[in-house]
Amino acid sequence: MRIGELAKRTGCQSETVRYYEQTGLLPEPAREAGNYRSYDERHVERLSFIRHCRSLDMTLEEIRTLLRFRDAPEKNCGDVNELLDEHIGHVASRITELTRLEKELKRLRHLCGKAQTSKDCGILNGLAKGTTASRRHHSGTGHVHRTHPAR
Amino acid sequence: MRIGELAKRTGCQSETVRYYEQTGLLPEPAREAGNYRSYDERHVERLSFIRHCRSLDMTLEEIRTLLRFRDAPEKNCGDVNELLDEHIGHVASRITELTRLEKELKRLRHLCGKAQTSKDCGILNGLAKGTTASRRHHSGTGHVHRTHPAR
DNA sequence: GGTACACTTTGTAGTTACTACAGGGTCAAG
DNA sequence: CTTGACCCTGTAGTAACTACAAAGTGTACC
Repeated sequence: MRIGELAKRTGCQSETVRYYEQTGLLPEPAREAGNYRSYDERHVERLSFIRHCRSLDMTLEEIRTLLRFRDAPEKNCGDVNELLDEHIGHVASRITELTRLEKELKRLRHLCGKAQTSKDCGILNGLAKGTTASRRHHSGTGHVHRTHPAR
Repeated sequence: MRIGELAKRTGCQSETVRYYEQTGLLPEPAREAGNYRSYDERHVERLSFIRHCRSLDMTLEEIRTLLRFRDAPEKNCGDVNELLDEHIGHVASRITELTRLEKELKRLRHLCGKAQTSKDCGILNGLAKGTTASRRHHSGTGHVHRTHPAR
């Protein structure tokens, strides 16, 4: 199987596959005649694992750690539990934070019901006052992203 | 006031201030004798506005748009309402998504109660099966970030 | 054989919102 | 006149990709 098929079967792009290879998440595959990368089912499985972890919002670093355990089946997996617990904590605290944001945003939104001139807009004026709810961007709990994705 | 004081008063770093100037969010300030940037209260206010928006997880692009309205007080602010509504939508859908993640992560976590060998770890095995709950990373709704912040 | 087309290769640059230097300059105090 | 705290410009790094550019490969059709 060439890179395009692998990508399609795992729901990502060829570039992403090569990127994972570069950063050591995927092993360098064999090459066929024309220098094309040649993959088999084991690659599909590993890449699926990675993509599944990504869909759970883990970082590549976390995934790297998990893969090390997968690659050493006799090792004790206690740290896996720990990693997951931490990750769950990060997600939970991000939810808390976003919920707070949502409330504040809705409050702001009610300050301007209808279109009018900017200088009288309750939203713009509301934003000018420093509510400063969260002085630091992230409460420092962990590694949970903001609201806007990479596109 | 020099850049350090401005930064302190708005809760960010001097580098961030200069970055905002570069990208056009803050106007180029006057310079004092030794080529130091010289700020006044209007800068404090504008920067506070920006930081407040950032604390609400808006992108610099969104903030730029809001600032354009602030800078044109006679213009109609209807688009401000729209921007905010959209942003609220993004935050809301991110919360939904993270809540789903949290559930799945907790389910996974229960698959391995205690430390054991990796090959028997329910978590690692659970991650290998492609649940593929969300084929695309973000459901495409908007611009809401993942779980891990910029550190 | 020619050529159109889809796919692949490597490598590099761009994205967001900063942060972290390096290698200098300015200024007041001691 | 040196020490220290601050400031200057400019560049590179971060995460996890995405998007090219410029070239090679493989197959189908005429």
